[in-house]
Amino acid sequence: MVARGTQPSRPRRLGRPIASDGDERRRRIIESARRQFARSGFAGTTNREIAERAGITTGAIYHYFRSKLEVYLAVFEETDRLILERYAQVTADPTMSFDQMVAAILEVSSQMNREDESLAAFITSASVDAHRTPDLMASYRGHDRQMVSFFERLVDRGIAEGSLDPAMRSDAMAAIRVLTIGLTWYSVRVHDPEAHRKATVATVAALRGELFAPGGQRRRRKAG
Amino acid sequence: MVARGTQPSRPRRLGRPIASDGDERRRRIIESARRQFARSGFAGTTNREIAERAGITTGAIYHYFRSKLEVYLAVFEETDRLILERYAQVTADPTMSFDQMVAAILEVSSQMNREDESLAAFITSASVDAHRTPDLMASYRGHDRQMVSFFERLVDRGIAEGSLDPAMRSDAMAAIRVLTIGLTWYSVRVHDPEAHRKATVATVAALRGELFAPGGQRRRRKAG
Amino acid sequence: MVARGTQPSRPRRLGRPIASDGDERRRRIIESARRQFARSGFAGTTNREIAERAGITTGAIYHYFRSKLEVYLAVFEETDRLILERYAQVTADPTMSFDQMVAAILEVSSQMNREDESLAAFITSASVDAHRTPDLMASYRGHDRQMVSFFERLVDRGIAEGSLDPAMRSDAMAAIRVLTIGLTWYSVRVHDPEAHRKATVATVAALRGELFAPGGQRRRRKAG
Amino acid sequence: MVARGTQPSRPRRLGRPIASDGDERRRRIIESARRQFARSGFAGTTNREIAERAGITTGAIYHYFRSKLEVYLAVFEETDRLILERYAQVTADPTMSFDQMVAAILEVSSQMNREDESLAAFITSASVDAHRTPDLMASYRGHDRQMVSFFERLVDRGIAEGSLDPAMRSDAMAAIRVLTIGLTWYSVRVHDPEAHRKATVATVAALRGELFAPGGQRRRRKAG
DNA sequence: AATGAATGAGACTTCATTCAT
DNA sequence: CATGAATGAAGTCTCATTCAT
Repeated sequence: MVARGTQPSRPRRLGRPIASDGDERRRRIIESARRQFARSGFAGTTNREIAERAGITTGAIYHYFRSKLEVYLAVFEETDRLILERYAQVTADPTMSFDQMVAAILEVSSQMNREDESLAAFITSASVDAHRTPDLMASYRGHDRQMVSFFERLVDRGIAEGSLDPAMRSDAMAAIRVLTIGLTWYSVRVHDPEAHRKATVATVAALRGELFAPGGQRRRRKAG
Repeated sequence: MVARGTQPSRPRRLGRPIASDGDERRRRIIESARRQFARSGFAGTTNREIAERAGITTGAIYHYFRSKLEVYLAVFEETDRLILERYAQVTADPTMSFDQMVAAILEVSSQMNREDESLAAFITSASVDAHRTPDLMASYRGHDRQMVSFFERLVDRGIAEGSLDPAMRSDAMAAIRVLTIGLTWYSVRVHDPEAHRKATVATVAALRGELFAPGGQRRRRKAG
Repeated sequence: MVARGTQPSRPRRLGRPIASDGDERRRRIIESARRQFARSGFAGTTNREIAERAGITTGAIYHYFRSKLEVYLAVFEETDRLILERYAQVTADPTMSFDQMVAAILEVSSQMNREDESLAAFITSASVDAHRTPDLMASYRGHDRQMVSFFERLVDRGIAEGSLDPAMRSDAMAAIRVLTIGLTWYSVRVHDPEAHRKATVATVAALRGELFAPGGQRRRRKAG
Repeated sequence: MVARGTQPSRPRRLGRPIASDGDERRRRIIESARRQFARSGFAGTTNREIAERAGITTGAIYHYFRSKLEVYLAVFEETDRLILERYAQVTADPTMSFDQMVAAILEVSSQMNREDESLAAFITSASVDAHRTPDLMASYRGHDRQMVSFFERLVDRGIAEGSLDPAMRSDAMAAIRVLTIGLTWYSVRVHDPEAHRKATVATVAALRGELFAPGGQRRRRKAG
């Protein structure tokens, strides 16, 4: 016997809720699931956790998705889309230099992380879960392939404009991947936007030879 | 079933036996568990899987460990110890320069990965599981702290010998962590020792400003 | 979608309309349900399956029936009525002999099965479900009682006309029930109208002693 | 806090029970499952019901079988074997006539039914479930095929000894199947061994033409 | 020391039913 | 009238853990 109508916390009764929008609910589930998957992984996340965060019962999830796996895939798809859209946006200007683009990407990554920390956390989480749960691998590979091809275009742009040595193409690719992976993980682990930003800046500086170049002599970009 | 490391036929040497049967079993469980935890995570690994790989039954695990959690912690402890010992070994020589030390660490990381790929895989896996299973966090923090303090000593050594700008200390720390995390993950994912080695070289070069420094002109270390 | 029995273009006849829209829906649900119950049983049939076959949603079922159980009972009632009506029809002629009646019943059973195989399938299915789901038992017993009393009248007619030995009344009843049950099941299982017809003929022949009494020479009971 | 040691009804504690024999338990599960499957069908039987009857918990079932389906298949296999063994036994004597064999089979069927009514009930139940649950079909077909081939050998024996007209082989097969199916179902439904026995006798008499051929005067096939 | 039978909690999933729209 | 969102109970199955042997 639950009091009804007054307590806003848990008064839901049987049947259709008073104001319910299918799309809205679906989105709520995805968002709730992303948080939980990011934190606890695929196996570690229970339907109850997802449902509770979304304000429904476990059964209702199955009204929108056929299985927990499908929820995960939906989260993946959306997260993937969100990130790549953002990357595409900030590199859309054709007059940008390679350097500017790299900086823009790192900047927007950092910014997205501040806006919604579950994005980066989910991606890193997914990279682990994909290796643990075969059914997730295909989705992950798709995401990975898109990321790689995005960076390929970026590097090729750098080569075209003379910023990169064509002989170093594969080296540049590897380095970029290592550093983006590293930065993403760093951001997830330290869990502190400011630290992430500083690490980003430091990494960019290092890439410019301003950090580890030996001999005590520091390089300056466009040094006068 | 199979004795490893020492010939079983050879008569026991004096002193404490190298490994009592119990110790041997325990180690087998830990090794089996590391592989499985690395692949499937803490929640995703079952006691049966661990037991089967170790050639025993689930009940026997409880003779050596009080719970699955304790198995995990034991794995962590040992893996942590193994890695840090190795790092300490290759940087023990007091005449090494900062550059040489960094190179030695990356080299030995790569080497360990070739010897037993479950080491890096477990560490990356653990960094996720720690955030997923609160009971694991303490152990993970301990490992992390040791790593950080190891790198601090390294950076301070670089500052002392003039290879690093003291003002850049925290930046350098951040960059090194980003780099090592990125490389570890890269190695686990690409799963190919040669690619890992190339990526290591490329990343080091990038951090020296030899890859992405703008203006088309490449810097050389010790340029004449 | 498809009007049945009467042309929809024909103007309404006087009196009660043949089928209001509601009635039509109700009948559609019953028909859909009979197919599904026949195939999957009471427990194995879901409301969604019934609804989908009937071209509506699950909620709509509850406008016509109070529960899944009531749908089942309605199906039962209708099926029962259909079969008994048909039996009554073909045995209505008072000049038929007992032998002719038995033949007519077997023939019309076979024919109904060809027209709508879900009828026999439902009846056999129901005989199982009744024993599985107590709430269905009452309905089933009703149907069974009607069948028994129909056969009783039939046998009594046979006795009256001298075709059956009065001392064998209960034996004849039992044999008839065994054979009708057997034939119905056989028809459902072999799922082939021609085979069913042949089995019917063979069974009738057997009952006449034409099959298992060898050598053309008939055995006599208490042959003296 | 359950009292232990004294109440024999439900005192089971965690861990291995005091006296436990794997084979025994397995057999108990199968027997319990047969009863329940016979009564409630595959879908209608819950693991809890099986477990409770067998005196264990649901989880323990999975120590012996991988799934509910496998329990069902094991039950089927055993039941099938039991029945066919019994049929083979009572028809093993090479000097028996066809008539004697048929009588022996019907007699032993009736007898088995008295010994354990779940046997016939399970078989009839299975014939329905096989059509409802595709995974059960293969097993059922196997059983059916064995039954058919058993009856084929029987009929061929009847032909060889001149008791059956070779031209009527398929008719005789059909009639025998109809008869056995009918008797089995009748026995399950009336649930009364004596009634079953009487029905058996009556049906056999009917097949000999002793029931429905009126006037004591037998019809002749191709009567001159 | 080790086995393997067993428990019990909890996971995912299905489904009859209810109800606002 | 009908839809479809939602609940809640129940079902199958898994698994860490316990314990007699």
